[in-house]
Formats: sequence, structure tokens, C-alpha cells
Amino acid sequence: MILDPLRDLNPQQKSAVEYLDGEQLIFAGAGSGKTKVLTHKIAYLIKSGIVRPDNILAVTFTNKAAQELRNRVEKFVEKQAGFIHIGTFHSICARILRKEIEHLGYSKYFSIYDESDQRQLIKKVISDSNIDLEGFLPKNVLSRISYLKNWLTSPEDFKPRPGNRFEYIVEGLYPLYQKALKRSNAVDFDDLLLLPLKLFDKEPKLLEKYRLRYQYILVDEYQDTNKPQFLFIDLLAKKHRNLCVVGDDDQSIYSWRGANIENILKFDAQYPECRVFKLEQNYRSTNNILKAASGVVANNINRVKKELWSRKSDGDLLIKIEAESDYDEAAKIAVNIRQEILKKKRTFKDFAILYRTNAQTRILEEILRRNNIPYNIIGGVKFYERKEIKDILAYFSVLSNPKDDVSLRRILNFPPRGIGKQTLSGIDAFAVKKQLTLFEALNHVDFLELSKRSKKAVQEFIDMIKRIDDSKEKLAFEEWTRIIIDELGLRSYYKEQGGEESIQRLANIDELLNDISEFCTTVEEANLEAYLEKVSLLTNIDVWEDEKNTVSLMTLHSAKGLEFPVVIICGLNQGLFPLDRDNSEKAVEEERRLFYVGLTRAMEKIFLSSAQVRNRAGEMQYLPDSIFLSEIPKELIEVESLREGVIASKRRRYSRRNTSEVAYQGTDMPTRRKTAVRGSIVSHKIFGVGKVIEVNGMGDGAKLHINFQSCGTKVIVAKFVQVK
DNA sequence: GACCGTTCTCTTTTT
DNA sequence: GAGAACGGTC
Repeated sequence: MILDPLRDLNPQQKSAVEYLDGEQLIFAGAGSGKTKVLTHKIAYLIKSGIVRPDNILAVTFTNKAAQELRNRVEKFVEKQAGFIHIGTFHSICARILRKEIEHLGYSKYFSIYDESDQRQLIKKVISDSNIDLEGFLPKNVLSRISYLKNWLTSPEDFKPRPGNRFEYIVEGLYPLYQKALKRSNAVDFDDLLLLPLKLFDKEPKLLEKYRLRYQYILVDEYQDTNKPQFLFIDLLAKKHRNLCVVGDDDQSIYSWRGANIENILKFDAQYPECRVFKLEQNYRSTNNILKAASGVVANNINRVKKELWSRKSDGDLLIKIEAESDYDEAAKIAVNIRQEILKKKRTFKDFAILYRTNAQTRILEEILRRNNIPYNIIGGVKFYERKEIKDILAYFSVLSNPKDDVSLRRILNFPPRGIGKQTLSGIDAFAVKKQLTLFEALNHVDFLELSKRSKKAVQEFIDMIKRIDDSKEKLAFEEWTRIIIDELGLRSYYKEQGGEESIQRLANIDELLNDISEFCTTVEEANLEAYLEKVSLLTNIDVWEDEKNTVSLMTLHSAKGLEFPVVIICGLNQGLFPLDRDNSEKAVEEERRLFYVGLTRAMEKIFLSSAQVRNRAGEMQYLPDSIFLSEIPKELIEVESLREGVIASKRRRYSRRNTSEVAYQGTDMPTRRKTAVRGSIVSHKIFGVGKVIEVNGMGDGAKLHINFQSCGTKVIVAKFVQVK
């Protein structure tokens, strides 16, 4: 059945769908049918014959969302949906670059470097450059470079602030890093967005071409676009002025990676003739949930005021879980999930457990497993980041782009083939001297002063790569991968090694091959480059098997755009959520928006948990409840602490023995000395009770600034106070 | 050159 | 508590 895109919409949605006179901003509150509007709008454009499907560009936040959007549009326009350009910013830009990057002096087989590739590269750049990091970390340098790129500061433009040592180091390394990337024919995630801008600037004809192609542009999650993304869209839309952006300033949670909330807040200033639409009717959550979420986000100053409302009933109160420790927190979550399933006839996939940091998954995982609750972790240690998988992908990269030094370095001597440190540094020196890539240098092995054995090893490696490269032309991609994995000797290496770990790795290699098979059956042009691109642009959510009946575990960031009947937000402790890195009001506002995102994921029920003690980075920390808990109107929250089932298990002991067999049985943790953190309540023999306001140093010797009730602020060494 | 055990550091979120 | 880096041994 073919549907009508103007039906089943509320009046606000309908007018947003129908509006076609220039730039358009849709403020879409959580759960207000944003995807529906996008779907209907695209369908409307196509059905009414206003724009051809291949002249539409729709930008989504994940590849999964792109797929979903396409499927939903298909219900209206059938096969035509296949022609729409839909994707994330990164994948759309990658596609453009694959075609056009030669104008910028790269080859079209460029590699896309992920974080670990970038780290390897910057380390190499640092060691080749003799620049002293003075205690700063490669990671710090990278994140500053990324920040500069996100704000369009080129290596030439960047001027360090006088006296700022770090910025002088960055000034030295940034241009070298950029050169190294280019020499490796590689781009990082930031380049993916920047290079199209360069391209359009350098080749106006190309800009024209893409303007003609993308006559109608729609952008989802506009509140999280950064400057390059804004410019990309602005450039493309300038001519036809058919731009529709959808977003919610209350859900802007990526400012730390350059997202600029001003893009949405100042949209009307940017495009004076634009029309603004607001969608405020929520179809997702009960009223209690909405009231709680609104109450929280109302504490933010910098926002556009809007009032979400729902025709749904009040529903259940929010439930606060008070736990003694992080283990106890996980156990209580498990008990509550079981109870909900029993009493409310829910099923595992109705639940999502959301947290601020990935590190929190470990304990949750352990406890859920012991309670036989099936779960599914989104993000965390990713499949494609495992060593054995990364190694294979590195081989793929080298075979596609021989200039990719980082990948070549990774696999040159793995599995071990006699090209060790000595040999490598000899080749390396030669490469640096002659300005060659590592692979080119390997080809000149005869000129190098190396032992006979080393030369032979290198020659054998080169011959193998050439052999495999030849076979690439002759075989279909899938068949080729199966053959070369054996030829590379990775399987036999792990088989020889033996042990649990090797078995797991071999299984992962098989899983990769399965993934490739699946890729080949679902993608039309399945080849090496397409596969590498898919893998490097995958988002966390893309790999989520949402049809499985399991509880979903993910960070609050990953949960954006999703919904679940029951949402459990854990770790609501001051210092963890909001995370205390930078206590500026701006940072707290973003954390609060993140909490708002979490709350508004829920359709029917919310559990909020905090734990008094948590193990953080190997240390026990006592953290007070999150301020966010106090921002929820009191009458909407019910404290759980006395519910049956939890209490029954409370007196039993927690045992470290038989950890794999025994279910978690209580709340007692192995005791450890308590550590004072900011906010801890401590007592001192003479001064009495006080609150820690600052901590300098670590362990027993840390100097604590304590505000005592009796006598004001004093500085005391940690070992003289007791943490309550 | 490979391997193994130890020390050290660093802990946000992700395309 | 995990991963990387380092240093020592075979």
C-alpha cells in the first residue's frame, strides 16, 4: 500500500512538511515526531514532483538512522527511495572525496585514520621531529589539533599565545602531522569534513556540480553540527536555498568535539528569511517523565524556551535506587529488571541501562551475567578495534593504499617474520632521508646496509604483498579475502600459539570473514575500498542488534535518538554525572542536557541510581548524589530502598571466590580505606566534621582543604582525617 | 629478535 | 583496573 505523506500529521507537523519557500528550522522537542516529519517531507517532495529523489540530500547522525529513514520513505515512494542521498556527514563527505580528492593531490585510495592510527602517526612525527613534549601527551596534542581543525584554524593560521608552552609545541607539530597524513595518503575524521570545503574553494566547478545535485538538503540533529559541517551545508544550499534543518537545542551534547550550539540558536540570524517551526507535542513519554525532564532542563540558562506536553497519562513515578556501592547498584538494577519483567510483563529488550562513561559497563556486565539477564553492550570495546581484526584491516589498507605507513608499520613484522627493530630503524632512516614512504623504502632494500638475513626477510615480505596484490585483480573480493588470510599466516600463527586467547582470536577472524560475506551480499559495489570505508565510518549504534531480546547498555551519548519503555540511568553521583573535569557553568549545562537526553528516552518508566562508594581508576571514592537528582520535582520521585527482594539479600555476604558461579548476594564490599574527594564529609579529632572543598595530591599525603563546621577552612593532610 | 613480567600512567563522551 | 611502555632474559 502506498501512503499519503500529508496524512497522519498534527497541524504543526503538517505545516512543517508542506513549507517549501526557502530555509526552514524545525525545533523538534524530544519524542515530537521528528523522524516522522523528515520522512513525510522527503516523501512529499518526491511525490509532488518538486524534487527528484537523486536531488535530495539528507544528513543523519548515524548510518543506522540513515537506513531507517530510507526504509520509512520507501513506504511512500517505493523504489525511488533508493536514489536519495542519505548518510552521516562523514560518509557523505567520504563519498565526495573518493571521487574528487585527486584535485587536492591525494589518491582516491586514501586511508581514513581512526584514533589509534592518529596516535601512532603523531608519535612517529614527534620522534622524527626532535620536538620535546615537555610532559604533555601525544593525546593532548592530537586533541588540540582536532579542536583547531574543527574551528578551521590551519597550521599556517595558528599562532600560539605568548608564554603558552603547550601551544608552541602544537605549533611545531600541527604542520608536521598534517604533512605526514598527506604523505601517507591518509585523512583523519576532521579532514573528512574539511577537505570537501577546500575542494569547493579550489574548484568552483565542483561546487556547482554538487549544488546541482543536492537541490534539497535536510539535516537532522542540527544542534550538534560543527563549523565545517555548517559551512558544508551552507555552501551547498546557498543557490537553491532549499534547506530544512531539524534539531533541539536542549539535546546538544557534542560541544566537546566542536559542535556549535550557535548554529541552531542563530539560524534565524544566519538566514533572515527563514521560517521557524516548533514541534512541542510529545508522543513518547508519560507526563511524569516529561515533567521531570522539563524540570531538570529548566535549570539551563542558554536555551530556547519550549513547553513539551503529552496526551498520555501521568504514568508511574520515577524511581530512585540508592545503593551502597557500584556492585550494589548493579545488583539492585538487576533485581528491578527482574521485578518489572515479572510484574509488568515486560521483556528484556524493553530496558536500556544508560551511563556516563564506558568504564561503568564492567560491573554491570558482571552482575547481569550472574543474574542470567541477557544484555548487549553498545560501544565499549569495539569488534573492529580488536588486535587481530585491526591487523587484518591494516593489511587491507596497505594493499589498497601502499603509502599508508601507519598500517604498514603495524603489520610489517606481524606475524613475526624477522623484520625487527634494528631492520625497521634502518629502513626508516632511509625513508626519512630520501623522503620516501615506508613501502617505497622497502623496495630499495638492496641499497640498505642491512644483514643478509634482514634483506631476505624484507624481500619475502615485499614478494608476498605483490603476490596478494596481483591476486586481488583476479578474484572477487570475498573469495580474495578468504584466500589471503591464510596466505598472510595469521591463522597459522594463532593456531601455533594455542590457548584460550588464540581460540577467541581465531573465532573473531572467522566473524570478520562472515561480516565480509554479508557485506558482499548486501552492497552492490562490494570491493576492498568500500569495505574499508564502511568499517572506518561505522558508528556505535550501527552495530547494535536491536532485534535481539536483550537489555541494552550504552552511554548517554549513544542513546541519542533512541527510545525504550524503561530507562535506567545509573551512576548519578556528583563527579561522575555531572562529570567533574571542568566545573564551568557551560560544562554543567551540557551535562544537564545529557541527562535530559537520557530522561526523554523513556516511554513509561525511569529508574535513577546512585551509589555511595565507587571504584574509580582502582581507587575507592565516596561521591555524593548528583545535583541533577535534586532538580527533579520531589513529588515525581519515589525512593526505592525498601523494596522486597533487595532487602532479602542484603545480609548475605559478597564473596570474591567462585565469582563465575555465585550470583551476587549482597551489598558488603571487601573493605578498603576510604579516599577523600571533593565533596566528601570527613571528621578530624580536633576540628570535628567538615566538608572537603579541594584536594591536592594523592593518597595519604594529599592536602585537603576542608571547611569545618566548627572553625572554617583548614588545610589538613589526608591521613589525619577520617572519611565518613 | 621474541617473549614475558613489571611498572607506570591514565581515566569522558565519538565520528 | 587496563593498557602501554619498558627492561630483562632466553
